[in-house]
Amino acid sequence: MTANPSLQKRETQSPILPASGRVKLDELADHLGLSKSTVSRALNGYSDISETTRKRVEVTARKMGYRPLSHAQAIRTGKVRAIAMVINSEEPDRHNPFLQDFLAGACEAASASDWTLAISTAKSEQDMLDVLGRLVEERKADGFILPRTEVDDARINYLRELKVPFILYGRTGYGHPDRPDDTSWFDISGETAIRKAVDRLVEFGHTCIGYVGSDPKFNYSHLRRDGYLEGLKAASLQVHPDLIREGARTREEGAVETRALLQLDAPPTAIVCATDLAALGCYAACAEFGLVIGHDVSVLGYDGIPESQYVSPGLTTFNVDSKRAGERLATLLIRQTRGEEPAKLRELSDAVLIERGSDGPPRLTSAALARQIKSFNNHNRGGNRL
Amino acid sequence: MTANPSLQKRETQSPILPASGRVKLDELADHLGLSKSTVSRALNGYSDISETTRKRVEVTARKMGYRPLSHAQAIRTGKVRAIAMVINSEEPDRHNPFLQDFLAGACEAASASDWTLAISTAKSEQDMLDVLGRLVEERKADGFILPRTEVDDARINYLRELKVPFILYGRTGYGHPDRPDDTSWFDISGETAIRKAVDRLVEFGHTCIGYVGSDPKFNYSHLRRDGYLEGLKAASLQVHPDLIREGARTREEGAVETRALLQLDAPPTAIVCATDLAALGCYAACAEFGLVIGHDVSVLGYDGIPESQYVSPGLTTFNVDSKRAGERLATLLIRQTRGEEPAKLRELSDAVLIERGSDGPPRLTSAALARQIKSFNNHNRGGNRL
DNA sequence: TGTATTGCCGAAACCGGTTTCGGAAACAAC
DNA sequence: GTTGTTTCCGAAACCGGTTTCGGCAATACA
Repeated sequence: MTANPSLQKRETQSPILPASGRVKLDELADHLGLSKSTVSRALNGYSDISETTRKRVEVTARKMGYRPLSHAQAIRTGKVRAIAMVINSEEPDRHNPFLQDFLAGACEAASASDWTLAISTAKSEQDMLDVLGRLVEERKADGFILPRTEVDDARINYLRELKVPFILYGRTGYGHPDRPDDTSWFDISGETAIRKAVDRLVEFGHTCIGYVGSDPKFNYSHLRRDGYLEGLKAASLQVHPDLIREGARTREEGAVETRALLQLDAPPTAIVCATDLAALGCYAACAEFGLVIGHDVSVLGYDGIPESQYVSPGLTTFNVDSKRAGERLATLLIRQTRGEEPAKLRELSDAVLIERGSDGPPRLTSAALARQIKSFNNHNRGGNRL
Repeated sequence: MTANPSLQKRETQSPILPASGRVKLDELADHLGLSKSTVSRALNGYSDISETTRKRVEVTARKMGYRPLSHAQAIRTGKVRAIAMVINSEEPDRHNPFLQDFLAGACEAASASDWTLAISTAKSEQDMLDVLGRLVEERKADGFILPRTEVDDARINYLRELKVPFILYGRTGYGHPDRPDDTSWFDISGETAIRKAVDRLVEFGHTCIGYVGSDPKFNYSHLRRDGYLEGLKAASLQVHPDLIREGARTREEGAVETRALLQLDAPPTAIVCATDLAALGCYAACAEFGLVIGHDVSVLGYDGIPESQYVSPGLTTFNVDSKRAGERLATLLIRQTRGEEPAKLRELSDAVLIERGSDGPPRLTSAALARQIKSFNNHNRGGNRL
């Protein structure tokens, strides 16, 4: 922190090259025989510059490789041409293999407009708000991408109050139609994917379909569960509360919920999971009961994590295009910082089904499955894991 | 791009609060009854400010919540108090579950010094250099973290020439002792980990140990293979070139190399892999030959990816602490931008062994293993997968 | 007591852009 | 031939800091 003021920094410039490495606005202006104010206005598309000089400026600017320093612009304009995202670093399911794809999408979109991406992490909900606050106070970014939106998201209220542009990766406010709805967002329609999963199972002939949901604090959890309910309704199947389990964020939690499902008097012959991680937990739990997936029990996941293709049998799941998500979020956010109406910057996309071997026609009825599970339990120490 | 100059932005300030939200240097100076130059010098630790006023300034600055705008400082100082990392987005093994941990470490270290982290992605080697060039030209960062260093790394020469501070995650220049060695780096000693793996297998009683290496363009590949060789040497085991396979970056490639190993006349009873991904490929290849891992063949990995604990049997591997890596890299880089000698900013750390079920004493001799593989092949259509 | 030195601070220039404002030239209207 | 209007551009202020330079007062030295 302590500087060294005694240090003289009189660098001897190279005597051959007159200018330093970078081309500055002054030099460009000199070269053009114009004032720097004119050049600046030309570059920024002001209407009081004639079309001919504007073109001339643009051409030689490109030719001389002039690029304005964004922080020099920022001091006057207040805009740093950067978007930021702050990631919660302490989530139980934080090992996201797609983060890199997401960042690639966001970076490419940002670069296309000559913007950059700043990223930060937070250790808790409070830390999250602190970090956001610091970032806006020091104007490190002109807008924020908010990943993993919650039903009741503190970040949203905070940034709304600060009047800082932001965009959600996901929707928010589930079940609160009165909540102000002026936010922009990009989301993948988990509800239609899960709905399709149920449709698919119904077509296979399943009539007893279980559901393992994720943490209800996240908005997507409710949407996906709704997709499940809709699927049942469309097939005129009755909703049985015991078949709906919530809160599985990790593989282990997925296993726990699956065990509960399988030990029901009428266990499901198929299980739809809100996440692939939960589905992998399903695999573990089914193995415990000697159940073979794709035959005794059908399982479907959602996310498309790499591991889903390496388990045996391969997991049928819905692929999410993280790179595109990053790309869309960044471009929409940039448009928003340029003044577009947030409520008009919304996009909903679909996950795509990847058919693998984890699902198929029911081999057993629910009753038969129950008997098999019971007899397996009796043969194996009769242990009740739950 | 086209601005709207006709737009008047004469915001009417709130009449109650005199100053805008942020506290500026002028206001702080007014409040203190000092000139802003004095306040600035006090805050930056100049020696021509008396200790008493410096303290006074610091205290009220904190009290008033003053934070300088880094881009306002940057315009004069040329330093933006940011580090950047550009990630290659098109690698075959890009799905790194630890990226988030790494970023968390780097962010925390940066935040601790009030720095920020910019990230960017590149699609090819040339794009990488272009992106780096843009970033330095626009001074988006004061220094760079270079992940995944290669033996012959174009980024290094490029940034060295530009005289921009950078730090390597990994070492470089393997086998080129003449190469200039003025870089700073942080690395995990893969060579000692692999060496330990071999030691461990030798202690188990293995005498025929194979090795599946990674892409030789990366520096770590050579180091890990050296660790393997050292281990053999220490145990007075002969090096057999056939037992050394290179170039496996993905799970599939790991399987390919393992098949080649297992079809040798004298197949290894244990296989050390340079990466967990290759080791998982080992699992697949062994399964094809009806070999049970941990008994018929021992397998060790390196990286500690989450999946390694969920395969059956669990993979014995070496855990890398990515968060700490990010943290160390960021702090070392910041120190370097403050003038410390790069060659003195180097740290080597160790991966930690996680013992699971994939290794143990050899159940079979190499010859017996060969016979078993051959008979298995004959019983299963005699197919030769290679 | 006079002078040189030191300690401490303020005025002003500066960084690289953007934006305001005013004015000259060209054009239109009378 | 004046008198407005436009059109287009330059001069200068400005953004929020940092750094240079000079000067005043207090101290040290002769």
